[in-house]
Amino acid sequence: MVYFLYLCTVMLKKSDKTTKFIIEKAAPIFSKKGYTATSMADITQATGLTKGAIYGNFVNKEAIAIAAFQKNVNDLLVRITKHQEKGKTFLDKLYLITDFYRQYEDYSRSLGGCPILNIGVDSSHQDTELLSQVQFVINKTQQNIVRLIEKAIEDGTVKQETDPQQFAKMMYTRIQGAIFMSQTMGDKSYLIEATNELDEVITNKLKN
Amino acid sequence: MVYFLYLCTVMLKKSDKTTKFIIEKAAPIFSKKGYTATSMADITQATGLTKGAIYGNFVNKEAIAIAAFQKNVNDLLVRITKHQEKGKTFLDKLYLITDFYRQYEDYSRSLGGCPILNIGVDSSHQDTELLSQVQFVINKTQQNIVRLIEKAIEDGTVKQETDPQQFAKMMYTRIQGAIFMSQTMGDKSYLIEATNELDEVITNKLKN
DNA sequence: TAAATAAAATACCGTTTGGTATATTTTTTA
DNA sequence: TAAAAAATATACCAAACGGTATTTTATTTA
Repeated sequence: MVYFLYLCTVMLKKSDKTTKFIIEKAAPIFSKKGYTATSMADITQATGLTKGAIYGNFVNKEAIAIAAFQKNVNDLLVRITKHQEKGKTFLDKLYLITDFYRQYEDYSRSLGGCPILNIGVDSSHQDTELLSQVQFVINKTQQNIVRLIEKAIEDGTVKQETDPQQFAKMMYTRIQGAIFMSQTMGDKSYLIEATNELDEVITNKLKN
Repeated sequence: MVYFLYLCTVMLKKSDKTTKFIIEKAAPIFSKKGYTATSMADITQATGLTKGAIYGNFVNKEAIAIAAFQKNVNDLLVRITKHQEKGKTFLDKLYLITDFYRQYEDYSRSLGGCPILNIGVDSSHQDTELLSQVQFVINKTQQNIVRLIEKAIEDGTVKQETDPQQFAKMMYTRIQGAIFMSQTMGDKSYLIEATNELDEVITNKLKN
């Protein structure tokens, strides 16, 4: 009975913990090296577990890669959402999105680089399950920006003639460009300058 | 003597032709799949040659990857340069850069995707020779934009208060972002809209 | 055309790959 | 605590990996 309660509060069976542990260790490796370049030996080494343990928790390598990507993306979305909660108005929340990416270089390092960028490029020529996952997340993130702008138009803080779809597309494209440049050049300034420029655009073009 | 002349005009020994042939066939594969995920079997299959022939022309796999990247990048730079030659003024040439990338999605497909983006992301966590090559090309391309703006300031077609370095950085970052989005989403509109927006920025913020 | 040379094909090397069947250990249930 | 069940470790598989030594085939020179 006590043990039952323990299970309930922690919400995890023993094997679920191992599964979670494997995902956490594998996620940055897949993100860094890409799917094919990541070997099962990389994962056994990183976890300290054997193949037996890993294949007892996942049917194959692809299943680990998908779970790892979803974990990375989920962490990312939770973090962006929480960061936005600091703002009161919809316009505040919009500024907080650019603010989140201002320090993204440091955060994404812990994920093994930006998962959207890395897995996106890695899978863009392979038509796997991973590619559709990346595309889904991109669309979702963009749509969040769209809704934010739409509501800011409604309450009058953003100009009515704004095209929310077009602006969101532009904003997300610029952010991903800066992420690529920062990561590849090893130079945070790309992200810092891009987010500063986006703030200016919001202030000068969007704001009422 | 006749044969000597033949060699002189074509400028290629027999083996050089094979080398070039291997590079041409291997380049899009490396760009698509990344370095590790590309196997020697992929290359023998694509060329119809055997390992013996390939290792007779290259010391190892990495040498092929580097040659392939340089070939892709060289083609790219030649093409951008030629496209710019259509313009008379420096400002014209600046517009022609964005114009080049307007149709870049179609062209880059023949390279196996954008080599800067693909090899950049693929090598950004590995510190190989390839990474420094990517960084060099990025810097060079950006510096070309800088020089163009500087000269346009000199002849009075661009505003004097412009920061050429900052503008070039912004321009290249936005273009690479659009390339990533177009490639990953399989949607040209990201590149088309981004280049249109950049043209507007040049016209409204840069132009005198 | 015969000998010399260069290029490409063949056959093989040890290692690593993703994955599995089985044995062993740990954990849970009764 | 003993039996049942679940989780992990071990040992192994065929296939694919990058790379090489050697043989065969083209090409060039004399």
